[in-house]
Amino acid sequence: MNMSAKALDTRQRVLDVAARQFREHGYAGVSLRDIAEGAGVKAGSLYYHFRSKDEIVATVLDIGIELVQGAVERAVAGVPDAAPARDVIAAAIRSHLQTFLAHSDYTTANVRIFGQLPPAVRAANLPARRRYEALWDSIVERCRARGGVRATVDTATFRLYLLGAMNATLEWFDPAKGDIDRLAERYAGLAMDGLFDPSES
Amino acid sequence: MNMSAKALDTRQRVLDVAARQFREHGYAGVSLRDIAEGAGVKAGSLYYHFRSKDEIVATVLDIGIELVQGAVERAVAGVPDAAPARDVIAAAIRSHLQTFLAHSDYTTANVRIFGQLPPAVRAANLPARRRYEALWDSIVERCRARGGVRATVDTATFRLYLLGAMNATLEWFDPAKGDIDRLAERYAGLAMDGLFDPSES
DNA sequence: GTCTATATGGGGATAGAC
DNA sequence: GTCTATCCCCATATAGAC
Repeated sequence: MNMSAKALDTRQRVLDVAARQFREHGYAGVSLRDIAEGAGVKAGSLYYHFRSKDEIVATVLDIGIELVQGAVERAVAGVPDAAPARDVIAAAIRSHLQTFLAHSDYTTANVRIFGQLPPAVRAANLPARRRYEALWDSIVERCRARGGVRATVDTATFRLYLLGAMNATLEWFDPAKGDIDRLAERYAGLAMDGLFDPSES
Repeated sequence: MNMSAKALDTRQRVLDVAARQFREHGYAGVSLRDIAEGAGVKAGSLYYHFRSKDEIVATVLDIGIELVQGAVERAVAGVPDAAPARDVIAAAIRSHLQTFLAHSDYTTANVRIFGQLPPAVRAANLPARRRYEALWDSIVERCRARGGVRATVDTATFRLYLLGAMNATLEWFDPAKGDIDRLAERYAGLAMDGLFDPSES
């Protein structure tokens, strides 16, 4: 990889601008001319760094999912083996929300525009999605092994339910105004214990 | 309203096709020529029924949210006053999921593409969104008044959490393959009681 | 109500200079 | 590495015939 610092800088700027614009206007709503202008280059120059518009969005998708995957993996690995199951799920939720919202331009691509992309782009990113789903399934199963998980809860259903709730935060939560740790605490409480107090209802 | 049956038929076909295509390709990814072809007319003819592409997508947004609003309102109104709070929230969840997934082309516009639309279109649909949020807040408060809701649960946070989880089902749930009542039962269980068994952890 | 024809502007991608 | 220039195609919207 003999890329110069200049090329890396431009490439990163292009990706940052593309991620933000895809989030705001959708994939088809952003032109390569728009991205180039935001990155301070001309449209033709993009083809030195990427082969096509599809390759740009595919890279954005990959970055978003890999950032969150790595953070959540490290977070759950850091929970002591002797800790209760509640600590595992709480750490995973906090880590997902923190990383997901810290890089929301990139992660939004996975949530909001994935379903609108050309089939070839979606197919290229499926393995990364499957890995992240498998990570969450392993987290839930780890909790189940430690005891306390309700027997009627299906692992895949819970994973889809919780990730749906967490990923929707990008539509309304503003990290500049709200406290992510407080958000994570509340979401963990709802995920683990639900709306009702078991002793009263 | 002296619209002929012919005009109404075409208008409805245009909206159905537009909703489906917006879902699949995003707002900017669908041309009026695409919509016209799907509806069996020529592009110029769309302007007899709608003033612009923006007016088409605004109509799709409104239809989606009004369908769900009406269904959930009727569902919670049908729960007896003497019934426990659990029955209220379960009825609301079942009704939201049933209607939301039954008209998923229309409701997807509200979830997936709202954030990518021109500001004027978003602004026009904000009142309907606020009404639906208020409906859910009133449902949660109604449960709280009947007792059993955990004191630490914030109404707006729970509403955002639950609607996020439910609305994400359109990304994976296929009504042709899955049982919506079973899905609603599982989601209601997770929303009301969470992942853990309170007696064991 | 729907058509054809057209005005006007923007799209992804490529070639080759520097 | 980045530029300019360009190929070829498609976009929304309008005007006026039928």
